[in-house]
Amino acid sequence: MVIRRDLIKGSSNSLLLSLLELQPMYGYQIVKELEAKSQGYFKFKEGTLYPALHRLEKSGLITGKWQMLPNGRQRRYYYITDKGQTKLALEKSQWQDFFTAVKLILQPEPSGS
Amino acid sequence: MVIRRDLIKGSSNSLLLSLLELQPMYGYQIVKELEAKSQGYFKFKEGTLYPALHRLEKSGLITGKWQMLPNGRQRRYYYITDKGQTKLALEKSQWQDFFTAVKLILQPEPSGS
DNA sequence: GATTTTACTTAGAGTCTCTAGGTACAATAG
DNA sequence: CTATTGTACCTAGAGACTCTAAGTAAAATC
Repeated sequence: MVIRRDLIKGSSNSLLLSLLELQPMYGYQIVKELEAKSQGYFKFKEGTLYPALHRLEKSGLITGKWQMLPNGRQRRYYYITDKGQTKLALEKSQWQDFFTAVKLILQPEPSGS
Repeated sequence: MVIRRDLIKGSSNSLLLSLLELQPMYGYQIVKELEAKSQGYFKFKEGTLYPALHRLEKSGLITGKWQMLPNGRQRRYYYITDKGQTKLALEKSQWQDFFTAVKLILQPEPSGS
């Protein structure tokens, strides 16, 4: 079992990949979707989101494409790559391990019964 | 519901408080206990643990007391304070919220059934 | 016409974890 | 008896991530 302590601070990567697995999205949309899907819990700030997207793209986990809107404006849509899919699957299982470990500490089983 | 994004990177506080809730411990012992209880998952480095303990003490969540061993050496035992107990209860419920939110994103329910 | 919302970007501060080093003594191995 | 391993604590500095805050720009709503 590979242990990734950085899961703790790096949850954003998994969350973003997981969203983009469902469909390509652009930054602003991602913020709204994350908030809606998490029932208001996650409210990504721009200063968190955009750098995170740029990191993911640089790592080859997602690809961004500018798309022209009818009104002439541009949006940058992000697509998950094959590499990103693989990475996401790995991170999901690592999240499971992390959850399990935290629960072992925070909710210890009563030793006797 | 108070949302604490820093839970993500700040899991150590909850873990430490949770351990000390069971019994007072000293630093070295905490490392070993955390590893044992989490079945090998958490292996705190000294550079993480001791600064964390000092932060907790400074915040009044734990109290450290030097204790003399029969052989003349000293250990610093940490005790959770009332303030720490209160804080821990809060953090546990915040963890629940966080878990729930992450799961909503990483394991979305199929919309139709 | 003014405000809010959409949409992207970046610099800098703050926080946390880890690496790596230091100190010191006890216990065990060879 | 000496070398290594384990116990036990501490800290400086690098690296990574999130947030605040600011800038740019245009559409939509009031």
